[in-house]
Amino acid sequence: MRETASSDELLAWYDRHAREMPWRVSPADRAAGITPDPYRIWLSEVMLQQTTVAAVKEYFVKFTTIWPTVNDLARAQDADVMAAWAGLGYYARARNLLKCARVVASEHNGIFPKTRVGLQALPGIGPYTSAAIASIAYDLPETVLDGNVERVMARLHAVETPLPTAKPELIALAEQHTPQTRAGDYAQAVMDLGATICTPKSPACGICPWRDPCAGRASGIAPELPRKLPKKAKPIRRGFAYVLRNSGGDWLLETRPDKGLLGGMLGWPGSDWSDAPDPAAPVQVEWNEVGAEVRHTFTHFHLILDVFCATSDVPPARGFFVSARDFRPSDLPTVMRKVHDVAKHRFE
DNA sequence: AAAGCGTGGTA
DNA sequence: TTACCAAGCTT
Repeated sequence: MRETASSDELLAWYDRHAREMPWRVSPADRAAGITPDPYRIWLSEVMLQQTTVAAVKEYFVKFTTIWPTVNDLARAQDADVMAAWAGLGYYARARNLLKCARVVASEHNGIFPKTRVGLQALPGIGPYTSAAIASIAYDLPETVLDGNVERVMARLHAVETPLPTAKPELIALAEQHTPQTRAGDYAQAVMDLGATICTPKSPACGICPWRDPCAGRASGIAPELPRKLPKKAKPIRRGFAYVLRNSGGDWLLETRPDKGLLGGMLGWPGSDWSDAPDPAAPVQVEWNEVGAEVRHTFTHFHLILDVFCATSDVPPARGFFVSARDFRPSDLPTVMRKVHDVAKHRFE
């Protein structure tokens, strides 16, 4: 085992193995003077928060096709952006995305701030994303610390302190490795390493560019790192969902409150989600129980929904009707799309 | 500062 | 089926 891991050998590995991504400028193009578009880097980094590259790709292409610049996005309707984000999850990101675009357009002349501090003052941009944009888009020597970097650093230095306690320690280590030049390529290189070689389970240490200096590999504990505090069990909650159509075939939907779970998203009227939900039907009609329950797991609880449907022209107490022509199940968050999936046959 | 906040893939 | 996991941020 050698004493140090150098950014140079990781960059050399990245030059050979960098993966293609729609928002990424290849090391070769960057060397040729092509610089990344900060708007596209920002958009991709927000989408990538707690989300896999595979899931993000199609959404990134969709967003950049509809809204090619931050000024275009700033002018978009809220409902259009939320519908376009549907299915990607963590919907506060979409609300903050639009807020951020509008601040950049109106207060920064459509140009993203060129410092980490300036970036982090914007909605939805935290410690990770500010460092990612600063380094990748502007080539500033800022250090990213995401789940990949945490894992790589914990293994490289055999840090046995469990997360999240270990975080400050891992930041300090990560900063020591960040080079003054090519910081953006370096940031992407560490994350690629974590995604493809230094993986959570069964890391491919044999082909790792940092295998020699890796203390975790030397002591044989690399696959067990980083250690983490145990997680809480998810409780089961229940609820009711109501799918109503009028005689014209329009669907009754509502926009959920801006805060909280699925905030700002379309959904079917329904009960609260709890141990003992209040049925809370949106209108007094003869409801038909669909029979098939909808099961869905959120970050912190399991949900079981009992789905009812009806056709009626009695005016509902809440919600609004969307014509069959305008209704697209893909505009709904996944749990609501599942409700539609089990209910739609009842209207055929 | 601990908890809330989605989803789909994988073992 | 269940549990874990992924380029985190906000309050």
